[in-house]
Amino acid sequence: MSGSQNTSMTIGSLAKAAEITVETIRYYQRLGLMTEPEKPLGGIRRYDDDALARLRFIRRARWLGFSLEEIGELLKLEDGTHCDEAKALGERKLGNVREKIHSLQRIERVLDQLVEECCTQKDNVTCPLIGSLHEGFETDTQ
Amino acid sequence: MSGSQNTSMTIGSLAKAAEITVETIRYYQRLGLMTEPEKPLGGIRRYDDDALARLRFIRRARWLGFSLEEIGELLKLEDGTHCDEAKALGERKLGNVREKIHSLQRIERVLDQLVEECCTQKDNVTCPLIGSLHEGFETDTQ
DNA sequence: CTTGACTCCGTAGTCGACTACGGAGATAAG
DNA sequence: CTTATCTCCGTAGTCGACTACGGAGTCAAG
Repeated sequence: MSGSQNTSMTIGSLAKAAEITVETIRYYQRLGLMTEPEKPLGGIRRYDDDALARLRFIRRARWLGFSLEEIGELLKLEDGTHCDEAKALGERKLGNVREKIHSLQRIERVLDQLVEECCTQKDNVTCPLIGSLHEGFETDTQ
Repeated sequence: MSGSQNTSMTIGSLAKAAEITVETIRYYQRLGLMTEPEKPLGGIRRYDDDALARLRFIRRARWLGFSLEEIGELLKLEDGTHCDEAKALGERKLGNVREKIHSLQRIERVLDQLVEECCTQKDNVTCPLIGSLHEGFETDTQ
């Protein structure tokens, strides 16, 4: 058992910790990305660090351009459902992630070069930024 | 001179080439991400390969989680406006891009490991996917 | 035991990024 | 010359992801 049910929080402090709003958490719950913990009979729900970690993951993944639906798939992986299915999904996502990394690395190289050469411009009028991304890319819509 | 004004296209074929719709191109034009070429007096506008490259760049950057506004900034860089200002912007964006790369690499490592170990699970119930992204991240809202 | 801050829950509104629609003009094929 | 297929341009609608609101219940401090 490696669970961490410590530091019980209300939804308000959870939101503060994750730097999002209460409403957003509820929204994720409605979508099934977060589970609502049991309510102690006419009381107030309590959240643990796992919930916080999950929220942070969601935010970061969103920032990286994953949709909530895709994030749901990633999280399903985490939650260890059916194994072979998870594995296939994981492989697809992995390809997806690697593609993103490569694209970003291409942008990085060019951006770096651009900053480097910036005021040293000789006569190359067109910067290579756009040119850096000519390959087609995955869609992974599902 | 390194311009490439070849293969003149209508907006329709441009859209097809970029695998988006005509409406989307017009939308980008409205936002100033693409310039509308001159209309030859009651005629039809024509687009070149640069426009296509620009569109592909926009799509890929969107896929990587950049907003259209951010992409506009990236493109301003490309278009070589005021140099020192562009340099500062470039540096900010570069930091941004590197952050994304690192986040993705963390996801990559964990996803890879996950796929690897998948059906070989011993007793580690919680996968490390979420745990892999505990650091805070940049917002770069501007 | 009151008061103020918070939770709960449902519904409605906003914002960014498209996507659809429609009527008038252009152009290309037959 | 007709007809089908665009283009042009403006306005309106949709969708994903939040964000706001409001009234009733809960809890903790004083």
